[in-house]
Amino acid sequence: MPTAPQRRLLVTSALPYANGHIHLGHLVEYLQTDIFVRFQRLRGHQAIYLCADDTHGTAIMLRARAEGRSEQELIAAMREAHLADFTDFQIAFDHYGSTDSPANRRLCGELWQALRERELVVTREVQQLYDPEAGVFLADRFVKGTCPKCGGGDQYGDACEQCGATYAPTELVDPVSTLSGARPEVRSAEHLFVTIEALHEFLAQWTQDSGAVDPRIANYLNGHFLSEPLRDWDISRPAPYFGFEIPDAPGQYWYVWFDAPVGYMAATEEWCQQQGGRLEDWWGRDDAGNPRAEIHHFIGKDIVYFHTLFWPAMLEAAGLALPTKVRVHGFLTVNGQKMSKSRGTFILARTYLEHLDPGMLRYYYAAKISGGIDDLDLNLEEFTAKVNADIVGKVANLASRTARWLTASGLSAVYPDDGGLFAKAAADGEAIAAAYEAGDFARAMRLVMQAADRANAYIDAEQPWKLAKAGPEAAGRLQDVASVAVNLFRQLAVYLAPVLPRLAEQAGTLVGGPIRHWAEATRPLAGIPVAGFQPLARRVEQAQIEALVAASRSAVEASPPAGSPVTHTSGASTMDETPAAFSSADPAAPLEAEPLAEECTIDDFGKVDLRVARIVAAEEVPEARKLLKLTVSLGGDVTRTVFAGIKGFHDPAALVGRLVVVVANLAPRKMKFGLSEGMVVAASGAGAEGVFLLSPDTGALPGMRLR
RNA sequence: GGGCCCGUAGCUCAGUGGUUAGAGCAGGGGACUCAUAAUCCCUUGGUCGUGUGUUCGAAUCACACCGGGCCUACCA
Repeated sequence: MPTAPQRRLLVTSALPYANGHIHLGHLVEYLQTDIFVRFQRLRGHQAIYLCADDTHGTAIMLRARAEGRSEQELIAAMREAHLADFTDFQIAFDHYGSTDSPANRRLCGELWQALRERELVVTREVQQLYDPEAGVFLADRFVKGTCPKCGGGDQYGDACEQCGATYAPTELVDPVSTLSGARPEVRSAEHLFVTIEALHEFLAQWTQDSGAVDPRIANYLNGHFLSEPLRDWDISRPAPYFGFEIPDAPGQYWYVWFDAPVGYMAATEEWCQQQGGRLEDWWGRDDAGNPRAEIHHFIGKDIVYFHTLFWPAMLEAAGLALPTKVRVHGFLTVNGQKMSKSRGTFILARTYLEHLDPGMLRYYYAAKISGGIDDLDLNLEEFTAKVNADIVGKVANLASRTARWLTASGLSAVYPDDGGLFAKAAADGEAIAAAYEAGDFARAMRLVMQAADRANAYIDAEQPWKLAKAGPEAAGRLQDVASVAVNLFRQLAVYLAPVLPRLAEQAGTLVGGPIRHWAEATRPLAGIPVAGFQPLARRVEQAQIEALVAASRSAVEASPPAGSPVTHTSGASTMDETPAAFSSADPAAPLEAEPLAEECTIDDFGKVDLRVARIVAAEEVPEARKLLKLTVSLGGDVTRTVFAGIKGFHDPAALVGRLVVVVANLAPRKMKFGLSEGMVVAASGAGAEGVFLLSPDTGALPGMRLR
């Protein structure tokens, strides 16, 4: 067999954000990257798989504050959780770093220096709304006000959802900071920009012609960005910001999207320190200007822009190697819909592991991933049927139904005539490998399953169970048939090893020792012992799926979403912090004064029927010290009388017409001044005078239930 | 509004110019009993979204339309 020259591949997955746990959407990316890397190694190439936690940015800062601990404590805990999830899914990183590392800080500095030397950095004043109470500049999404075009209320700072108009936040009428409620003022702030337009020609050429970018993606970039001058990239954020301070711009921090991709390099450097070699061997260019290694980035479609424009621009400016391939995938849907907490389809990696075998998901994803950017649907019914039929019924069954006849005798001394079955599957090996290489794992799995079908048909035709009963004169024939079956099984295990490393191990234990190379699928084994058969995989039962969905509902309810302003609901990859998000320094006092209540279940919560209601009448109760008498409408002609303890904080006349939230199924209570038929929900607590009524967003109608 | 992708058997999809369009699952019938209600054989089922065109020949190419999805809407 001709030996292909050994390739050197550096492979990455996007860095998961340290703001949340790994879920099945993330795993679409990490599993396919892991499969790709394992495949390359099995083919005899050197492939290193690098990743890291993405730790910087506003969301981390806010969450750490909300949880009353330092950013470092938060990201250390999240890193541990991430690594445990990845490890248990058999995702084998060669190194897993952190963007909050000395190596990353140093490398950011070097890239920054390169940008400076090529005079690609400019400073500009930016007019922005500033929250004087919270002491921060406000990103568009942290400002609300009245649309300057149509007069619609309660609109964000960048666009009106009612009339579709877009505008600058400074144009908003009656703007309000969503952080503090204060009225923002217009201030100037100094920001640093990278003038990537200077690299326009390079980027146009690279995205269109290098082969690194899928033509469809290249076309998208061409239409959206490269058809006109590239805008300067706002690369800095003023304090307060959790990140690296820019060395030559005190008080300014690198925006998280600057230091995140550099994390790929930092992880490489740390790996080199442990394993040997130099960073330049992976990220450098040789004397002819060609990369010294292949670089493959696996990313979700949401972060194409950063990996195909900014990141190559940075690398080019620094004279570093450019990505060989940016492999873009879609998001995960479950049962055809976006993952949903209420449906129990927002499934955390950990929750899955508590109910099911990680190999089953690895196989299912592999069978569905065809290298395109379309979303991948996890249909739970199909999942059950497919993994049971393919892995258990076809592949594992091959060994399960024949291996025991070889425990005493071992494999036949010479590989028997199998009608060309082994040779056929061996010949398919290159087509399977080509499919893996192209990222079309679905095609690879189809080819493997065809081979499994042929193998099972062979066993049925040979009827070894009859030979087993036929007595000693049939023993040789039985050994031959079983030897063929076990060899065909091991051959499939080789092809499936990138997807199912555990199955490959078990196959090696059963016969022939560890599977180390793809070429083992071309040589049948003979004359060696066969170990006692151990079950390889358990069927997925409907009850397990139901338990997983039920647990996902409660797991989400139990985890405190408060203080985690960024949630990656459907994205398979992260690294996407809300651009230009700023925070206020929220005090800890309210939470400290009243710690969280005991955990409750979704069922507990479901007993409380919260409804939107409109206040149709409000009047003073002269004798009462704290109470106002409210009449609220739940829609139609359903009204309730509610006594609310908000006297002194709210003017009754101003309340009329306002939407509030009421507990609609609270048992009526006789009070001194009458019967109260519900309760208006309001916030109050330490650190603030007052009682704050809750209001729904525009569009809510009386009678709508809160969940 | 613009861009891109998709629409093939009940479901998931393969097939991208050439003989009567395929697979898996599901359905029906049978076989087998070694195996985790596993396996094997046979079988039902499709005017390949619609229309027009190019061609000796179209699921496959072009155009239009219908339906679904993703991205984008002067933001990165």
